[in-house]
Amino acid sequence: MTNVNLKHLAKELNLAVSTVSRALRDSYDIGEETKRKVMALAKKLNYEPNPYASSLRKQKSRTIAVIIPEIANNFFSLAINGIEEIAQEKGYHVLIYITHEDYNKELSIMRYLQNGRVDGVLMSVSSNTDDIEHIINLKQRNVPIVFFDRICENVETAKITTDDYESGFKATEHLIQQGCTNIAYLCISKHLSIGNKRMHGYLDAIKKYKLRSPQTNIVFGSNNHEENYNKVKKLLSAKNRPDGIFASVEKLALTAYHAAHELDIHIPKQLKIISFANLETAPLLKPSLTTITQPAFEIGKRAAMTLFRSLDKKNAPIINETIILNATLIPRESTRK
Amino acid sequence: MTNVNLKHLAKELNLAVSTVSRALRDSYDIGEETKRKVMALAKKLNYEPNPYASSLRKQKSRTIAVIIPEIANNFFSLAINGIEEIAQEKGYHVLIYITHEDYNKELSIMRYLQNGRVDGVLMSVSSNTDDIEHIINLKQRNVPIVFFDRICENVETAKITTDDYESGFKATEHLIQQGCTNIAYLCISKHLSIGNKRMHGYLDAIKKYKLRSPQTNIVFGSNNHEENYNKVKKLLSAKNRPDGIFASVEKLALTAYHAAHELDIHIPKQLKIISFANLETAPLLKPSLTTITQPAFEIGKRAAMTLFRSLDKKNAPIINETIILNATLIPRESTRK
DNA sequence: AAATAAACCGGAAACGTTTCCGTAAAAAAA
DNA sequence: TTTTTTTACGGAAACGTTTCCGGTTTATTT
Repeated sequence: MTNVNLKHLAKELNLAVSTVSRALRDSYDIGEETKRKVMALAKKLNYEPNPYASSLRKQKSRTIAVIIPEIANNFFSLAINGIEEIAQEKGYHVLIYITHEDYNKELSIMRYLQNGRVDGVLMSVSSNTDDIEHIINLKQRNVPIVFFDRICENVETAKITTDDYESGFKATEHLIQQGCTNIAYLCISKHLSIGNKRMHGYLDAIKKYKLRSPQTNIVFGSNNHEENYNKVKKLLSAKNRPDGIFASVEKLALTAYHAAHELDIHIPKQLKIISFANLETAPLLKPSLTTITQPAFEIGKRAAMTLFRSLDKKNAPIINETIILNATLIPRESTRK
Repeated sequence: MTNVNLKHLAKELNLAVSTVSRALRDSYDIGEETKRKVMALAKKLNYEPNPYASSLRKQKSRTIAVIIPEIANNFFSLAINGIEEIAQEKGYHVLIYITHEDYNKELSIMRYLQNGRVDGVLMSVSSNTDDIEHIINLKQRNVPIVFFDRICENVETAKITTDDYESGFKATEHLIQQGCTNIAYLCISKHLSIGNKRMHGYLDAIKKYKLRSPQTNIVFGSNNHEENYNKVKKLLSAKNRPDGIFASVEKLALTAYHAAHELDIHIPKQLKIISFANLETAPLLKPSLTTITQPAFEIGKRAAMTLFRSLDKKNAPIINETIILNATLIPRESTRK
């Protein structure tokens, strides 16, 4: 009923609280005999130290925070999976915060974290954060941050990401090689580094192959699904509608599928589609979807590992590095000639 | 750099720590003038109270734990989404733990939670836990538990779930009405209440329509994807292979799809498939998948709400009730006549 | 035998809050 | 004016750990 604590154990064994504490941590200057007695009673009473008392005293929480824009998304689910695996291995607890792509939520969440609640943060920034003051603030309060996927270029810390530029280039090149000459690019925000990198890859590929300038073929989506659908539908209803689509996130590929079906545009005959995606169902779609697949699980793991490397060394500063894990292009029917 | 605390503020303002504390909580017996001063300085220095000191003193953590078997699964992602939304509204923090369908992990996770780390737990049990001692233990230590989806029948607490029996019945009935006479049932564990309920619905439908006994048509999968694939393939390779499949989880529906494609069995002509699923891509599959879709987001929300209802009333005991949210059957091509 | 070292353990402070209790000054009531 | 109440604040204890600083005993060395 009432939780058992050190004082409890101490009284029962006629020992001092400090002795019990050290016995449990197997301290060198406690006798073997007492150690055994203490451990035995602790086990019997199912003693578990109060984490908050411990955190308060040690100024360490053994907890990390994961901040992500959304969770109903295969990439982030898989990343969390990787993070949680490493955290559990290291005996850390993981708090999860979802910003819902909302800058203000991101702000208030990070305020909560600034006073010792967590030892470190893994984050993927929201799509509409363009200033980084709140991030710098947190970092200055000595809570280390590691970015994954949606990184912040100008914060000095470790960043785990994929070869976005190259993948963007390859995706576009793939469409061109499959015969597309009028390729559209779909992304969700102007602010995101990954979106921009992928777009640069796209633009450079367009340039290299001397296709016509795609000014009007770039669609910036939003968080609003309806809106995105209408934009894509409009794109596909235009007179000179694209014959290829490169979607920078899987959600937009699906809206493109829906729009194409609605408009009776055949994939891949009339429209080829390639997309960044971690969809388990990509090979089962009608038609199966050509994807650029990021190693999401691995990215999560690596992010967690680099954070813990710093935490293990009593907060050694995190190296300002960018670790790039390659995405792989998996050609399927949606881009077949 | 160094974190600002109450002592800090007190010294700066020539006040006692207690005064500052009460001023910040807008206590009635602090003068308006001092309140203003304190608030102003706190804001200026970006003061954020140390959560662990507060938790220790108040014996409340404003944190809940979510324990789920896996996260790379649309149902659980959506449920977490709902949970997180309510938690954020209530100013609670959410710790996440993944058991990976491992009873022992579930055990050790729940040990961590028994000494005040969280004020309450939302959980969906692992597929291979059949004893519930660890759950009872936690409950006896005064941490309230609410189950969602994968509930534990014989723990007295609130349970949020779907109409599994009825849905199982309806799913089977739907297959029968679409012309199936030899229907197989795919599930992941013998221990899960939801699996059993769905199975009972299935069996009762079979009985009602006087189809032949489906002893050999029930496949118990596991956590091993390869293994499941082989079992399903074997099922579909048999002489009297089924003409209908009812999958109790979306993962197994996908393996059925893969197996059918591999064996060149046409869906829905030679094999109709219906499945419990929260797949966003269900309408885009080849063929589009008939699903029983649970209101995952709502389930998460309701679970969180019933937990918070208890927490708000200073740990009023949770009513032993079962809240059932209906799943909806969405017919698509995979079960077309 | 005396001095030193080693082995074991207790007391108390500290982490940063919150809250109980007490008290001085000011205001109100007598 | 005296007494009581109210207002506004300070002091200190408490939450449960961990850890610093000791201090006995016993064993070892000189």
